[in-house]
Amino acid sequence: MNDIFNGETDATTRSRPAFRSIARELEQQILSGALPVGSTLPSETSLADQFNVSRSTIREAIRLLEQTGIIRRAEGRNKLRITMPRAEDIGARIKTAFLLQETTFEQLWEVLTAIEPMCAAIAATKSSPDDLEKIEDNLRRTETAHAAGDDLVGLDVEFHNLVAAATGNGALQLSRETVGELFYPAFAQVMARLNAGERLILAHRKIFDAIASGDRGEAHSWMDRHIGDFQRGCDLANLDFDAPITGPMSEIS
Amino acid sequence: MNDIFNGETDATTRSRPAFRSIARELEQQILSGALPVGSTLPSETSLADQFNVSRSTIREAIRLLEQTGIIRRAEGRNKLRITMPRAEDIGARIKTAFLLQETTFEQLWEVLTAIEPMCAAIAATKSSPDDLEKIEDNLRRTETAHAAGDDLVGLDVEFHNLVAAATGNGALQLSRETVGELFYPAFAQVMARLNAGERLILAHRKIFDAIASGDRGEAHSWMDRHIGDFQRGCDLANLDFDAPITGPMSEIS
DNA sequence: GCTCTATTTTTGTCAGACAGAATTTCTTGC
DNA sequence: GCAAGAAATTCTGTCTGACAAAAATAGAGC
Repeated sequence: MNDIFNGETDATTRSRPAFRSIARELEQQILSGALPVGSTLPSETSLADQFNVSRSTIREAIRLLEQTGIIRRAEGRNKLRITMPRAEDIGARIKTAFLLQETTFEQLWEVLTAIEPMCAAIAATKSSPDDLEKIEDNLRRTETAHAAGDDLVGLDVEFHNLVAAATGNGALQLSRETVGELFYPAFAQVMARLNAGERLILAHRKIFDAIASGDRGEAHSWMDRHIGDFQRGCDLANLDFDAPITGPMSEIS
Repeated sequence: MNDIFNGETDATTRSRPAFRSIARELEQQILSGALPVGSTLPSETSLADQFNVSRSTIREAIRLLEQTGIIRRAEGRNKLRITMPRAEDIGARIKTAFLLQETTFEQLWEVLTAIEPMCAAIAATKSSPDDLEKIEDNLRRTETAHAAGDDLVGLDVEFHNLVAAATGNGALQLSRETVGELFYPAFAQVMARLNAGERLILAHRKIFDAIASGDRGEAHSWMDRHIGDFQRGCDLANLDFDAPITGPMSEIS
């Protein structure tokens, strides 16, 4: 018998509900590699058997694990696969936290004022040719979209994500991705309202050039000015810099 | 009847399992304020009744929500309360992601090199007397602990968290907390190995003074130097700056 | 070997049950 | 009238057993 109940055998007097203990135990097995990433979880019945509990209890444990992102169902409604939690999984939660905290644009802006210039600087020293090519492609598509009068929001977010990716620093990317996703849409809107698409593109181009030529200082300083444009843009467009961000949010499924 | 099933009434041919739809619906109600933060969730039976499903289904939905951090049980095993997900909730997940990504100390250091000086600078302009008092108290305790030869790890992490808190910027705090929690223990160890407790305390003191006197530039620059000490310390102590971080992790309970 | 059907698993859901903890209601003594 | 204690009620955690539909597997036939 599988004793994960700290010796407390009575189902109702245990300090921790069984479904929680089981979720924890399964989590450990996954993180320790006993249940390797990519494999499928045993069926509910066999897990129930293995842990000596009923299927309902197992199911509740699985729901907990599911929401952590370490297990996920493959396409359709078949078996559960063990996976590595993805950035979007945790991004959704950070977003929720931001929204519930009534985060303002100014606060996001402060974060990005710190992070983005550093990203550009690091990218200037560490970017690969492949990274550069992706950024340049983004630049070209942005120019095309602007010429066609299209929306630049998505491309703007992408540009900054690509610069961050070029640093090769996963922690940096994780730290800024959510903030950027919430911030840049507002940024691009401000720029659109000011008819400052040209200016946005120029800044992106300058940042790219600096990164491509490996000039840390220039990359840092252009990105700094670029982010600074948002504050100035808010003033010019008479927008409330202190307004809390809004947006749809869901962490389920 | 509460139709959350997109018009698909047949329980088994629905595109999305009921427990998932219900979790989503409850999430919306919470985020929209229909179920206000601080209130308690209705009992499982009444939810089952309300959604026209069985209690098991409701329970599975609750497990999903529970893991997102927007509901949590108050002390003991009584009702579930609607809460605001706090930093620790998502911190665990970010930590897991960092660990699975084999994040190195250098990467964390890069993040903090960007964020921490900005935190200090903002704190210099926005900190309240209460914030300052807390930081000063931390300083005193750090000095006492150092004089007694105690471990400074916890106090170091706390110092930087307090500085971040003094910015009044929740997004900034959220962005740096996890990184700091993983990084500063290593920092403090390096300093301890180098017998550089004095230096750590001096830096903290200088940063505090700058913040207290509202000197943005000084605060920024002292924090910058302080963080820079880690890199130098690694060199001096002959530690591997590129080593991936390690640590225990669990997201359950 | 390969496709198409039949059988077995597996998941999602339900109804009903029960013990023990928590909560509420009701007594009863002051 | 109110507080302490007892009784009734609710609620959670867990289990059993059941069933339909989807998916996986085994067979059968070509």
